[in-house]
Amino acid sequence: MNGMDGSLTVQKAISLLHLIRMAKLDPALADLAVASGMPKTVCHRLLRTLQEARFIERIGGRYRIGLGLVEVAGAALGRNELRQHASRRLAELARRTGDAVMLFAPYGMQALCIDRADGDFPIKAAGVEIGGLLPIHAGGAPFAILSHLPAEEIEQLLAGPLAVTTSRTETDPAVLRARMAEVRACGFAVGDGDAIEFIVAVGAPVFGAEGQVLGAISVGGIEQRYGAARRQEIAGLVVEAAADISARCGHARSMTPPEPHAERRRRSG
Amino acid sequence: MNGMDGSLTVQKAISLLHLIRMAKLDPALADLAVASGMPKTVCHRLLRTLQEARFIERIGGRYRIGLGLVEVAGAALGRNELRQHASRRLAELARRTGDAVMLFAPYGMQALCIDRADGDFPIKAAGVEIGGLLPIHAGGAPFAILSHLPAEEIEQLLAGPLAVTTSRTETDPAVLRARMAEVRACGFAVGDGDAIEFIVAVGAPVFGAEGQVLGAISVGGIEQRYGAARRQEIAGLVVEAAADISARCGHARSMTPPEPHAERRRRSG
DNA sequence: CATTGTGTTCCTATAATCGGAACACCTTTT
DNA sequence: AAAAGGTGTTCCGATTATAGGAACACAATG
Repeated sequence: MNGMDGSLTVQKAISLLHLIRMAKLDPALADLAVASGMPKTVCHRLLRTLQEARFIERIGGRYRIGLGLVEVAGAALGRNELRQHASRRLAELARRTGDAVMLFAPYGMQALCIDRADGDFPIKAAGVEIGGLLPIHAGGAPFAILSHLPAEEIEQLLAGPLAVTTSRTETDPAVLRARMAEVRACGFAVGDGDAIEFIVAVGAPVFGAEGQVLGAISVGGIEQRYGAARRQEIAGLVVEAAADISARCGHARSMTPPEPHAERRRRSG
Repeated sequence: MNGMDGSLTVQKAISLLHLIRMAKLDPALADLAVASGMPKTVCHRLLRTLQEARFIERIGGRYRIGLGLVEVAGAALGRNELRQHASRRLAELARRTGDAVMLFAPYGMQALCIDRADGDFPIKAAGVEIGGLLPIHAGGAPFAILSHLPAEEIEQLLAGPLAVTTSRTETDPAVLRARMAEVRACGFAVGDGDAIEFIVAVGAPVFGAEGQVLGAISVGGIEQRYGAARRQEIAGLVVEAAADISARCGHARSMTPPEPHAERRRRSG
């Protein structure tokens, strides 16, 4: 009598992890029982198991995400090709621009931050760290990703309800489509306070061997620092760095002549 | 008839995650079934649930750790006080030294890397990234942590079997105790190829408000670059940065006069 | 010293899990 | 073209872990 497939118990445990992750204040057992709709005792058993695995920690009766998850998730980060190839360029961009440099991967209707490097400038966008999420239709890097997804996927995403995170978040599909065309034309996307309030970011896409978009990098900071001239300057740096990372990821740039053996271009079916 | 407490199903799911994490090559269903000792169908159901949550991904019939875990684990990283306060100093150290700077937290008989910043120098210690583990008795930062744990904990750790990761890993408790005394005296620890082959690292501990060790930072690179003079120079930088981070974490340094209201020093029981 | 908040244990009916067997699908080999 | 070996997947009755109310333990608080 288990309609869907999959382990219900594990699903419950995972939903607890997400509840803990999203809670603003570390929740207690009772909070989680209410939030999840499960009885206290069921929560308790699941939490204990998660705690034994260090996936959560208990501090003074409050639960929080534990380092055990960092240990496991590290494997996802460490083996991520995009992140490996981007690492050096991120640090370099941070040094040259002084601002926050981020690396995002597509993640459904959101973009997931998988790396970040900070420059010297003391005021930073807080909140979006490794593991942080932005709507895929807002912010420089996420929008750069969205703009280069397959047309079909784009339409699927635009069809769903679009999240709003600041007063400037655009959600009109028509406007977004027009902007995407611009982004594809010029090679970078500018997020102007539409993802994080008062933060401007310039993002550029990174492509893989098959020409698919693997993710995007962005450089961003407080809007006061991002006049037209600086946006242009930063865009140049970001686009160049992104192209370099793409190349390392196996992407044959448009300027590169196509391979002589056209037959070999197809990949394992 | 469930001897221990806790959810067995969730335990199984977690053990699968660890198996996937530790596998050198992305395993397939059959590999996991064998490795975990569970029947194929049970593995399959658990894996499917984990996949739905994006905790794992499937690429061509092989399983690997997925970005969903990064999303959740990000909460552990983002809210980690130590990491927040260290971030800036790590980048700065990387810039000044050119080498790899890491931040470790105590993690049982190991130390867990929770942040890393890379300098300019092109040759790096690979392998230890965010989420990476080193034995707590080897390597600059881990040993700095170990040296400042409560005496009782130290003895517990020394009693257990001590991992060996390179030809220079020291496992004699007596020798380790002597080295720890040195480390406590001089304020830093030098790991000389004892954690990662051919890599030297200088680590210094970070303390919290109650004087407990929260973790350690280290600067390290290939041994050719770490002659006596440079070790000394790096040690100075590392110790200073660690002290600064400690201060930000609420640690009252020994030179700081004790608070006038001695009664307030006790914390929530 | 009652009250309200934590987490924890106990216990049996219930419902999810287990897991062998059979199937579907794709390569590679014969 | 057929066989062999590799994936993952579905099916379904027996087994067994889970569910979850009630009661308890232990703080902190009023």
